[in-house]
Amino acid sequence: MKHVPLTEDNQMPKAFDPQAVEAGWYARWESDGLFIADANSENRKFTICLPPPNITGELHMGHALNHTLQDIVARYRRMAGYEVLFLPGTDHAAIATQNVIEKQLAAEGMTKEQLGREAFTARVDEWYRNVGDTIVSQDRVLGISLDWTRLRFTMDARYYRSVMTAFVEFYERGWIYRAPRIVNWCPHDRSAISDLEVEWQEHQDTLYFIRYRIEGGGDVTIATVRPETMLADTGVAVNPNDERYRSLIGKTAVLPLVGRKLPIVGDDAVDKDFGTGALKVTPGHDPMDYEIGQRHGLEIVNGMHDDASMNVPGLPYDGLPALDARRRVVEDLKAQGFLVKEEPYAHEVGHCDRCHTIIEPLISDQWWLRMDIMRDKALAASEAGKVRWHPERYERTYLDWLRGLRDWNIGRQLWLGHRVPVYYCGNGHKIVTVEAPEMCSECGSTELTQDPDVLDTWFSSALWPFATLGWPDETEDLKTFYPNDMNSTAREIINLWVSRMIMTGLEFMGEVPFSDVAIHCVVQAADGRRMSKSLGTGVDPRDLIQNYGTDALRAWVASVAMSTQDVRFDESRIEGYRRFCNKLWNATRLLLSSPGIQSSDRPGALEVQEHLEDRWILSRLSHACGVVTAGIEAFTFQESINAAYAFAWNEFCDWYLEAIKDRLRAGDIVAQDIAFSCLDALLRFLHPFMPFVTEELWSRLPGRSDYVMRNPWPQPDFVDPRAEEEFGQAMAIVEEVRGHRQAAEAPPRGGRLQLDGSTGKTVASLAARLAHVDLVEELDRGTPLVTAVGRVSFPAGSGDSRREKERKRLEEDLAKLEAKLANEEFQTRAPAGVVKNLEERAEATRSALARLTAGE
RNA sequence: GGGCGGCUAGCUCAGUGGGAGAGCGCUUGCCUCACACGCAAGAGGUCGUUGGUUCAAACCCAACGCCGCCCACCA
Repeated sequence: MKHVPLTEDNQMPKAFDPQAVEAGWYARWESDGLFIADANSENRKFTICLPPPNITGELHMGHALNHTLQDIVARYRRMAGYEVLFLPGTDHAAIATQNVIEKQLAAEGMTKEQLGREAFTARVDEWYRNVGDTIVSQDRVLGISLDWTRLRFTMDARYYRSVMTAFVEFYERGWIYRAPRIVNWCPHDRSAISDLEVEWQEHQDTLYFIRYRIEGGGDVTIATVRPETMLADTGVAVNPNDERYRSLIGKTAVLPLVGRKLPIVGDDAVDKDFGTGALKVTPGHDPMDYEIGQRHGLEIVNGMHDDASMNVPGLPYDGLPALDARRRVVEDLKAQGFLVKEEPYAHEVGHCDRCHTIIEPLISDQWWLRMDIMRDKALAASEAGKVRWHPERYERTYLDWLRGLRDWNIGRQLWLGHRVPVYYCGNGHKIVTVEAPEMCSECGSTELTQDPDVLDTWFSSALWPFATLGWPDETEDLKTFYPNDMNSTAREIINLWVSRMIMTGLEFMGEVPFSDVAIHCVVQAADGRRMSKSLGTGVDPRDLIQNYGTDALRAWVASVAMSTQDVRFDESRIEGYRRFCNKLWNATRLLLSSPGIQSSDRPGALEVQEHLEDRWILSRLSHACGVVTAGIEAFTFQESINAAYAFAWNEFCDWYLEAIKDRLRAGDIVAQDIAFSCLDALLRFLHPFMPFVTEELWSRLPGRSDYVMRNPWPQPDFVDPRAEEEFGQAMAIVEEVRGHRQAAEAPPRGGRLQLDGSTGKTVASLAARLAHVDLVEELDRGTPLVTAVGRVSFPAGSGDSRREKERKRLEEDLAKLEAKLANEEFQTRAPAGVVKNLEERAEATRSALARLTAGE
């Protein structure tokens, strides 16, 4: 395939323009099928299933970060010879989407109840079609190399069937059951939500102390922040070890305002030191009370409707919203002399993480999934080292949660989501099947109604690593690409999502769904606040791409994503990476402008390494490439991008290209080829981080066809410690001469440098050339050097203001070194290598000082 | 209440036992035929506090102080 750079002429513009460079590449990669995975490939496989964003969402910084990380790994693996499947998809986001549709309906003066469930579902489907893949399409702008032929949606027919299958399989194992329990009830969504979907916020409330009379004389005072729930009290509990109350156990209290008789029970769960030490027991509205009630056989009263209004027929509070009822109850208690006192009280109150409504714990019949067996398998898998976490410490977060895991409330009382596949016939039979049944399997009745509940969104997400590949069918994809290799997420969904994928993967596929989990950091606003749309603190990645280019954004992401702490957004660092793109652009431009370059890429030229700088840069290239590779493999992307940046800018551009400029102009084939070889490798190992600019520049190199992303990962292995040592000497001398030149206010070029035999001829002449001075045999007057034995002088300029300062620095260094060397314990206990190193440094400092002084 | 992470240059962050680093910002000099989105030379830090371990601590340990996150059925 003949490859043509995007801009046809080879006259490269002087400055890098991200918009122009990024414009066409993605479409070409995609249309040439570069991201399509071949299940029949002979290569080793590498799979990532992109965490599905909510279909209603907009691309934000978190996506940019997470998707970029995965793309870095995917592109790297492709170049390293793997058959990579990087699968995209979206999540139906039940509660979020339902809220959106309900708002639309409200704007039209309608409710979903008026519309009816079927019409509502149709409306949702239409919405999904309209929103379609806009969210994931934005990944194209980010350059994410996803296999779009395998795009999945959690509400697709195929995926739906996977979810139903999972439910039925769990059901048939006897792990799914229906039972009344206290659940987190969202009165706005009128649905239960799981513990993990509850958001806790501190509230300043009031703690009310209320006196309950005891039959046969006396009374007991309890404390509560939710006095309205007392209307559903069915008992009073005290700690059996509490001297104050022990004698009350077995007696009966009388509920104020209601008159209900409340057995007084003893239970260890009661904290003697909280409030009064006596607890009102409301099994219908508090998880702990529910358990106490179960232990003592207390009655359960449900005192609330599903919209959080009171359900207390016959009482004046019936139908009131909870907070209104609270006020009335408190007033009445006060009026009747039952309210002992009120205290300000700060505590955590649960809110729905989707709509932020205050959660009401209440008793409800729900679908539950038994977790103990899956939990134990997951724990065993971790013990066997099947899943590696990056950074490692998150494994503990996960394991701690897992160990305390309880059954999962998988039912939701929404209209949107995967419908529970349970059908009831008119004769009281229950049918649980993947496909909707025609008739009752037991009595043949065709009057069937489906259970109204839908499943928790995370139930379907839990199946992502294999349901996307076709499970339960044994598809080619499933056989080839399961297990996945990597999962990358923010830490906030480790328990919601990652843990559940691991459990279902082990259960249904018999293997953990991925071997590595990368947990990336969170980008905060520049002032340290959370980035959020509602706070107005969000930064739109698309604006950054507009201003600095995708490559700059991605390089920055790589430099911060795996940071141990959350990072504050810092635009100047992104700008820095745009300048880096520009640097690469211009380095390429320099090489392409050297004479005779179009016939370059002659095999063999690389074998000639007579020049010190050539050997040096090739050695440094091998080093840099090794660091970049190791960084990606270890999920420490910052090490990769830092090494690539430093090599490209500080070594290749600042030193090597400067050193070979004359040779380039003279058409030196060796210099050209070594420079091209370095640039070629550099563009390749930068490609996963900065795909657009590297593809563009690489396409302009002579003799390069096809795409850089389809070329092999570079593995240079030229290591030459002696060249690195010698070139290092030259660098030190050049920097010192430049320093003297500036201090002497001498012109930028000219002057004479004399070096004695201790500096090799190659090093001496290279240093002189780069420092723009003439190398001479003899030099009587001039500034003595510190980095080598020799002197430098300049044609014009005033004295040497640096000397005193330099002397002071050297003297201080020497004093420190000598003090340490004089320490006997150091001499005897420190490793020999450390002592030797210090001795050498001391000697070098002494001779530098001597040279400085001798010159006076 | 339990756990985790952070505190390093003016700002944002790397570094994790033996010579304090980067980007941006700042100072000075340069439009040197790749790049002023640049080149060169600099200034700037008792590495949160206090103890301990060690010949040696930014780095290991302990306590404390702030900042942030996760988990938790004390009304």
